[in-house]
Amino acid sequence: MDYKNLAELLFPHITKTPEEYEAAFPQRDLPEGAKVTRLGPSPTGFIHLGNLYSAFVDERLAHQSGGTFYLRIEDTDDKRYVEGAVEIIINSLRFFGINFDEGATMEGDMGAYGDYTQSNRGPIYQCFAKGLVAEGKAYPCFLTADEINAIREEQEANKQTPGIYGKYAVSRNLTMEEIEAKLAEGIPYVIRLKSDGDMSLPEDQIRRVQVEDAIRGRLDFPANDQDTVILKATGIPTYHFAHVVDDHLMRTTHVVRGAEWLPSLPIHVELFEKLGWELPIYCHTAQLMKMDEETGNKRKLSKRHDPELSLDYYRNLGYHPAAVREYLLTILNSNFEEWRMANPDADIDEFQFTTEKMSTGGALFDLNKLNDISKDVLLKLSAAELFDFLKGWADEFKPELAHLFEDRKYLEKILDIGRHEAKPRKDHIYAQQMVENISYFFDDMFKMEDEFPAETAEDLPAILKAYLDSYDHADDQSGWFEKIRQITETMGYAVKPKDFKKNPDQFKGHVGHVSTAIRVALMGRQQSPDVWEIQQILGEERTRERISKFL
RNA sequence: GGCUCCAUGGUCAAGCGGUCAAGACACCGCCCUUUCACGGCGGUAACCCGGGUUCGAUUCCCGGUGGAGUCACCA
Repeated sequence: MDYKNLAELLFPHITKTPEEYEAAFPQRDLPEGAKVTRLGPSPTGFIHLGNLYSAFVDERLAHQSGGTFYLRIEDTDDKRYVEGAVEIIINSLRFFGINFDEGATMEGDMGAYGDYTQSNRGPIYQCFAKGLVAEGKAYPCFLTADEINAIREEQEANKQTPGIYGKYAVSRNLTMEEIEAKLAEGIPYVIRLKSDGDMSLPEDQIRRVQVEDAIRGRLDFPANDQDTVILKATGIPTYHFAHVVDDHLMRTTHVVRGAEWLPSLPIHVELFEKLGWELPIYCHTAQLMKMDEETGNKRKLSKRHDPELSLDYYRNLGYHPAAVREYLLTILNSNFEEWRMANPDADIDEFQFTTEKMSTGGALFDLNKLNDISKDVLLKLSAAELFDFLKGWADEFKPELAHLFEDRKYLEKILDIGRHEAKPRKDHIYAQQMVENISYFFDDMFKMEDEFPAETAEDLPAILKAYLDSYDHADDQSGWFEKIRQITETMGYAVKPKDFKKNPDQFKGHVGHVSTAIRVALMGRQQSPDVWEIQQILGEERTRERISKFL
């Protein structure tokens, strides 16, 4: 068989040589140790938590080392390209603080290693596929879907590994004449890798491949023996081939991807070998898991079943991007939390991220933990930043809340309650929850959510009347509370809760009950920050109004 | 089923041959306190099993078991 002729027969339109591409995309001129990483999402426009998780690793690795992080659009499948997908991807990631140095952008490619959209790189893949064919390392395969199914059924019946390999790779043996004939007939075909692997050998003779994974350490598995498709009938490459060609030509140094790619690593290794290229450093990340309610077991998060996988889930609820970022980093690097405790105010980018500190097992997504982290993140924001964040969220998801933002000073004061004490309040977790928390500051959202305390039931009107009568908006906090004490005492309640606890028969209740009655009248709920502070923000008129309603 | 990965409390996790087996979240109790939140103190709770190697294994090796992933002209 004259492979050179075969290559020309198959790819007459490919005139460039692999060498030309090699020369066109030379080694990058980067400082020692600089890492080149990439994110390769499908253009469905759906960026999920897993993408974000992976993107963080890519971004940190590249930017921490003075390297390059680029965006490559992996659209080699037939799935429809969602309009504006690139924009969605870039914006989603930017929202979480991740920016690309190079790659696909809304205005087209940026960078010297493009094209960054795989569907535009057809000739490049075909050129290298042609090279492989010319060297007898790949071949055209004319098997139809039905024939492949028949082979699979036979293999399954014989309990053999399914696939096209060894003796099942019948197209390997086609003569030039047969190929020419099929071509002339217009029979569709794919290009398959001609694998050297042979699993039918005795076990100790099966070749094994070792790869040093930056996260997982030494990986060891049997060499690939599958004649994997590298070019589909359409001339478009499969992921495997596109990955190898692109990451080589784009001079990627570190390939960060999910553990679901581990099983196909031997294919990639063989491809790199056959092409005569150096292997990039692989970083196979752990998968984000979720507790399956039906089975009670951990399982990979799936976009079909798990809404919390969608980034929109967090944006809809109004989690602050910095909180999500902070949380992701705690599950990404086991020493991050420790570092954060030692450096509470440091910029998150000062943390030295390492692949060695990444865990290999799948982590369960923990909303509790996110909430806890979120409280601390939001505490560090100024009232103005909180306002802007909340407004940005409402503008996008809750336009009906626009009126909350009409009086900036007012809302800022509300959001800032109790945040500057020695032991600051941590009331804010995410936007939606914040709005619910502060709803009573707005008359149209005020609701009676809680009951008045039972202890004050009889005296309620009297208590509120006395409160209203003695109310002086100009009182300072201690002056204000002194008056509550007086009311408490004259109404037959204990001024000190301890006295009430000791002698419950002697009092109707204690100062806490009286305060709670006032709180409920004012806020419609039994729990809130300091009443005096709230009144100062509410203003005298509305304070009096709300109390009066119960008289 | 083959191959691969993984295995410390409910969750996330330190540990890398000798520890009373850290810490965080959650939970419970107490304290602080006019409620809640915050904060402080304390508590419940873990090395999957069986063999080796070793004076000594959570840690190293082997074998199970369990879980996960993957076996496409999808990525």
